[in-house]
Amino acid sequence: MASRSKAKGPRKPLSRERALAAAIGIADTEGLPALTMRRLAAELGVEAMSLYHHLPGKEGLLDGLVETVVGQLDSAVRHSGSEHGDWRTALRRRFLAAREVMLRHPWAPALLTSRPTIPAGLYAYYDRIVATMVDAGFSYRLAHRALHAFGSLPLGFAQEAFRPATAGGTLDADAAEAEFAAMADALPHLTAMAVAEAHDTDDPTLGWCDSQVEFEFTLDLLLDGLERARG
Amino acid sequence: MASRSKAKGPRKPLSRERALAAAIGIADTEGLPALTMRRLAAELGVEAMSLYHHLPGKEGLLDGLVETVVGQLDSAVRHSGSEHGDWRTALRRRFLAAREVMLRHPWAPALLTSRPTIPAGLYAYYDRIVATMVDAGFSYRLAHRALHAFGSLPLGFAQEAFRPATAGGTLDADAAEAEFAAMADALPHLTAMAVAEAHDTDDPTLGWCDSQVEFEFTLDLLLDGLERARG
DNA sequence: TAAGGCAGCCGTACAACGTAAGGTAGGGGC
DNA sequence: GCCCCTACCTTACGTTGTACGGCTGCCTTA
Repeated sequence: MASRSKAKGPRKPLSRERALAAAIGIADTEGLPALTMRRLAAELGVEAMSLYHHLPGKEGLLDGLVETVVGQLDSAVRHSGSEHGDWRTALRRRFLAAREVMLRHPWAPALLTSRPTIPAGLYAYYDRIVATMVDAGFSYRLAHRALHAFGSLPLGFAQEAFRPATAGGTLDADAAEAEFAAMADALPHLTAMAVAEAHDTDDPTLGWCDSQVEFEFTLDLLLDGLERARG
Repeated sequence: MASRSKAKGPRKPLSRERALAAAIGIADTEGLPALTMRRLAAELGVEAMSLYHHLPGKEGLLDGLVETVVGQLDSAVRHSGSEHGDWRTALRRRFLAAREVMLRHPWAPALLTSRPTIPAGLYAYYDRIVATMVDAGFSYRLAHRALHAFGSLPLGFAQEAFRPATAGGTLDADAAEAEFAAMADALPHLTAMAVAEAHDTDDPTLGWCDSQVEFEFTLDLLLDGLERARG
């Protein structure tokens, strides 16, 4: 089964980097819950306990994942040209670049928000955000509040309070219609909104309907408001 | 230990309600991770498997918790006078009322955001939010985007990307000062901001520094922006 | 070359978790 | 009387993270 577990060739030595790369692969393809120590070890053709020579345990593994995505976030931001232009376009580019990292790793938002401590690398990231605003004339107080107002936007995702409603899989047309009728009755405005909005089904999505346009709408709403507050 | 596990008096029968109440008690006092089936059973003077006659399993228990806080949220909102006034004050009262529920149950935000499906009771809640906006002249499109922009504010909490940095407990003054100096060096703007802001240590907090003033700042920023977008 | 040490990996085992399956006691209906 | 249903318990299984100890092969050093 494990393609190489008995091969005589010198097996590539395990390492923290190899372990983290494999872990990200598992999380990307099978989801975060599938990432167990045994599963990861199997992926590497190794026993679970061997991982502990390169990682300080499961928590340390998750810390490593966070560290990795923060690294990707940093490099994405660096290549986004967010040095040039006024503060609004700088932040906008930054956050949109971050978003692309999160689209690559759908598990990252949940992991980031559930971590008990702030990944060290993020301090520098936020420091540069504050720098951008202060250089543009923001007071520290306003910059602070802006950070709170942004929420998770600097990390490239908008919080989705909830996942889709779509009760399990293959829902035949009749049932769907009946369900919709019941919903229209009890929740007139939500159904009207759903009808009016009816997303294209295949826009790049990160969660329920956190599509690009909604992400940018929220972002611009906040940037506009802050611009006004700055004056 | 279990105060009443062998008492001869007729023990109060178990019930879903009693189980949920005890579960909330455990989560409030010991945190969500402490809420295990065995722990909950012990709290009720009962064996773990007995819970399964009243609850459909752990997931069902968590669903019950969510349902309960949504109920509290509904009643808090009902008593908030959010029927009167213009749409802004209506929504404002609503969200601030919701916030008080979340302050009572610090585990609720994390639980809500990690649930795989939308609690049924929330649909009605969001329907009324949309109704408030549509009645005030919002298009469904704008109302939809407003819902996204609000994020978790309707549920009474602002997303905190991360928990405090404060590395473990008793940090003596020298170490703190040294750490601060290093931080000031590497993160000039963040430290300047921290100095400028220096929260009162004991304002009612829900997370890192999601204090009342920041919650309301974000809320008003969004409401102002939407007011402008509505025109 | 021989001795020693050590890094890397494995096997076993344990505690805690959720929960399936089956057992038991007591009370209400026929 | 019998029956059976409800509430509760006992036991046990599979999965998780991980502590502990043993094996093995390379590296250093004499």
